[in-house]
Amino acid sequence: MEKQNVISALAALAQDTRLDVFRLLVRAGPEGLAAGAIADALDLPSATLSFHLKELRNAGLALCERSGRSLIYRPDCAAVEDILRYLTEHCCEGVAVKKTRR
Amino acid sequence: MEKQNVISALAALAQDTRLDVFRLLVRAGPEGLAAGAIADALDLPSATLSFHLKELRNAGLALCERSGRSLIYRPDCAAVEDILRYLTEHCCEGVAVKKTRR
DNA sequence: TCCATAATTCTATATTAATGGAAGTATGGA
DNA sequence: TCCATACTTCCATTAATATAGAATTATGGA
Repeated sequence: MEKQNVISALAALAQDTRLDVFRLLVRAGPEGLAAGAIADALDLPSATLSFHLKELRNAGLALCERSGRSLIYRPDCAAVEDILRYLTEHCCEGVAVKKTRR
Repeated sequence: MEKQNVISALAALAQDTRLDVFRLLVRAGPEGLAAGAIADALDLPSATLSFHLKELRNAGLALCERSGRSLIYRPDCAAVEDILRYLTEHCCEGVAVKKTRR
């Protein structure tokens, strides 16, 4: 993954509301969520949510597809994996994080 | 790691110059680098670099310690690992990234 | 065709971040 | 104590982000 793509993705997640939206999408899984359902769940004005969804899309972290009157958003988990890989390889002395050790 | 800490760390890395600085620190390893050496390596005005180093420190990504007239900066790789863990656990359906598969 | 719903885009405003010169602070020598 | 070096903080300026009401676009019925 290119550095600039990683930066966009990091910036997209580095925002309170957007991180909430993305986490909600991840929890919703591959069936996705309509924009309205996200707005309801997080109690956000539609224009504000729309702005953040666009940021997530532009950063390659979310995909959307129309279904009737709704737009269904889904997370792109591959993008997160790309970030993880980049950080592991460039920002962590190549030391991978152990799976579930703490 | 708390959500707000993760957000600060992501925001700190989501900036071109800062990501360069951090990667340089990681490559330098535990012996660290003086601020002046970083400024030279990346050709940055000292005030600009100082601003970015402070951001990295505030985000918990870098530590610094005086040595004579110089301030030696070191990366805090544990912080990166915390980010990786958070993203893996909250933003990726719990699916860890495989070590060096692509 | 007309209306309600679902969402986006437009627009203005407010907040926050980045840049870098100039001034200030610590350190170590002569 | 005076000076040079190594940084940081102060400050002003510019640029980028976030917020949300109002207007607009697309879809699916009645």
